[in-house]
Amino acid sequence: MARHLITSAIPYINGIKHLGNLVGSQLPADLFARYQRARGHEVLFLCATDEHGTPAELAAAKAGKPVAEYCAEMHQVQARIAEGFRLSFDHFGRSSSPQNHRLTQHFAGVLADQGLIREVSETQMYSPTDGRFLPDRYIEGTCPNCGFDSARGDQCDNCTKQLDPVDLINPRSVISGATDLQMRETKHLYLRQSTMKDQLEQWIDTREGWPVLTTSIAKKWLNDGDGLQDRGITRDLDWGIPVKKGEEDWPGMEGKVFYVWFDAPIEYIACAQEWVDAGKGSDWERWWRTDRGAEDVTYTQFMGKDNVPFHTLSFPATILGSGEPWKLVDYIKSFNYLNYDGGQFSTSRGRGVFMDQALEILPPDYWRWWLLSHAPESSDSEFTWENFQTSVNKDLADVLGNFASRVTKFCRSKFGEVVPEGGSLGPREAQLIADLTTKIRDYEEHMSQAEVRKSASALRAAWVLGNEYLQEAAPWSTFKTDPEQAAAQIRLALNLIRLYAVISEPFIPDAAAALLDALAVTDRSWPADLDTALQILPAGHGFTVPEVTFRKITDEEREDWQARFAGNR
RNA sequence: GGCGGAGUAGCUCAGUUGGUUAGAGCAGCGGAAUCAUAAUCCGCGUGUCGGGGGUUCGAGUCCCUCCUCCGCUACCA
Repeated sequence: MARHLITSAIPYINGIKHLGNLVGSQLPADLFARYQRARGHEVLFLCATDEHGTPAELAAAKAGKPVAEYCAEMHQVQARIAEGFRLSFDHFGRSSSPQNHRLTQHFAGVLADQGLIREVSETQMYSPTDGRFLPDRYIEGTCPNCGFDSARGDQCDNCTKQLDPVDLINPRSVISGATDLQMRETKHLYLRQSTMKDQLEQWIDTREGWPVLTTSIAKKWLNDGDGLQDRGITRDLDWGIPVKKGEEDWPGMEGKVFYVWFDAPIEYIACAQEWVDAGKGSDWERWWRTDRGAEDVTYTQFMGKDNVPFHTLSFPATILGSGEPWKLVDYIKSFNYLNYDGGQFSTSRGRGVFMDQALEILPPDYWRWWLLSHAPESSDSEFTWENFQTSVNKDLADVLGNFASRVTKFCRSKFGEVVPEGGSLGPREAQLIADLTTKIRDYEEHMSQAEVRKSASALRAAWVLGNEYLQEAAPWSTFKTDPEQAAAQIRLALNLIRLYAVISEPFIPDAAAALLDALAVTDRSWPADLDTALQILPAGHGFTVPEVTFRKITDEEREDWQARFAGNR
C-alpha cells in the first residue's frame, strides 16, 4: 500500500471562486485523491483558504467587517461549497491558523540561521489617507510613456510598458482616490533564492515526467533576465503572520507581517497539524518529515499555471534552504485556464459561473464530469453551454444513466427486482470481459498519472462497452427463446452497473453512491480481476430500480442559464 | 518588448522517440433494434494537420521564417 500526500492550491479568501478556479486545482486533486483511496492506498488530501494580504483587508473593509471575522466567515462559505462539490479534503484548513503562524515563523528563523535572509531598505508609496503602504497595483496615474490616465503602478494597461509607481504622473490611491501619496522608507526581509538557483535548477532538471507547462515556467523564472531573483517575504500590513525569528522578536521588523506567498505554501504543512489538532489524525510528521516516516510518501501538488513559480521555486527554496528534512514535492500537476463562452471568466464583472451558482442549478456530478472531462491540460479550454448540455446529456444521461435504467427495468419486468439465476456465460461475455479489462487498465494507467481527460475518455469507453454488449446480446430477444440465457446476460449486466459505480466514483461520487444503494451492495472493491468483479452480485440478490440517475438538461434551461451568466453578477 | 503555451474534421480535442491509406467524442446523413431517460447499436470523413521555406527515402511530428490566439512578466494573489 502506497502513501499519497495530495494538496490543491489554496483558494484565496476574498470571495467565491468560479469554475475555472475549481477545475484548475481542487477538482483534479479530488479526482486523484478519490482514485488513490479507491485503489486502497493511504491518502492525506489537504486544502485550505489563503487568507492574508491586501485584497483580504480590502474585501473585509468593503464588507464592513473586521478582517479576522470576514475571513472566518468566508472560510465557512468556501468550506460549505467545497462540500457541495464533494471535495474530499481530509482537512480544509486556514493559512491564518496558529499552527501556520508558528511554522511560518519557524521557517523564517531557520532560513535566517542558514544565512538565506537579508534585510533590504527600500522606499514605497504610502497613503496617509488609507493608512497603509500601497502595492504597486493599487496605485494609478497617468502613464509617462503614452499619457494613458489609468495606468497602474506596475504596468500601463494601454501601452503595456512596465512602470514603477514613482514614474506615474499624478499618482493616486486606487482604494480611496487619495493623491497625497508619499514615498516612505521601509525595511523588508528578502529570501535569498538567487543563491539557491543552481540547486533548484538541478532539482527541477532531475524531475521526470513533469508536465511541460510546469518545467517551462520554472526554467523561465530560473533563467530569465538576470536569473532567479531574491524575493521579499515581508509586508507592511496589519493582517498576516507577525514577523518573528522562530519564537524570538525580529528587531526592526516590528509591526510587519510575512508576505502571503511565503506563508501560503507553508500552510500545506501546517494544515496537516491542523488535521491532527482537529482530531482527524494522529501523526502529521509521518507525512511531512522524511526523518519521521515520510520517506515513502508520494507527494503530488495540483495548481493553475499562475501558481507554478511559487511551487517550483519559492516553496522548494524554503524547504531546501531550511536544511531540515521536510518532504519535497514529487509531482507538480499544473493546468491552463478555462475560458467562458468566448472570453475569460471574470470575478469583477461577474462573468461566468461561480461555484455557489453552479450548485444552485445542478448537482455536483454534472459539473464534476464536464469540468474534468474537459480539463485544460494541454492548453486553455473553453466552457460553452451548448457543449456542456450535449456532453452531460450524452455521456451521463444517455450512455451511463440509461444503461442502469434499461438493465434494471428489463430485469424487473421479466424476472422481478432480484438478480436472476440460471444460464451461463459464453464467448460473447468472455470477449466483453477481455475488452473491459483492457479499457480499465488504460483507465488505471491514466488515473495514476493524473491524466484527467484521458481518464475520462477511457471511463466513458468502458460505459459504452456495456451498451454495445447489451445491444448485441439482446436479452429482450433471447428471453423469448431461452430465458435462462437472458438471465445470465442480465445478471452480468446488473454486475456491470456495480462495476461502473465503483470505477466512476472518483468522477461522479453521488451517482456512484446512488447506484450502489439501488443495487443494495456495499462492496466497493476495485476490480482487480473482471471475472470475479462481475460475479459479486449473486443470483437471488434483491435490488431496486434506481431513480433517474441523471436527468437531461433541456434547451430552455440552457438558454436561460446562458443569459443569466453573461455578466454583471 | 521578453518568455512560455496553443493553432489538426462543423464543434471539443488525441496524435508517443519523424515511417504504411491522420484519429476519438459530439453534431450531421443512412440503417438496425425496440429493454431503456425518443435512450442504444452499426455504417458513412476529399481535413492545403495556421502560411511559406528547408532537412530527410519519408514530417502533423525536426529546423528557419511569418501570421493569429492565450497566458506570464517577479510588491494582487
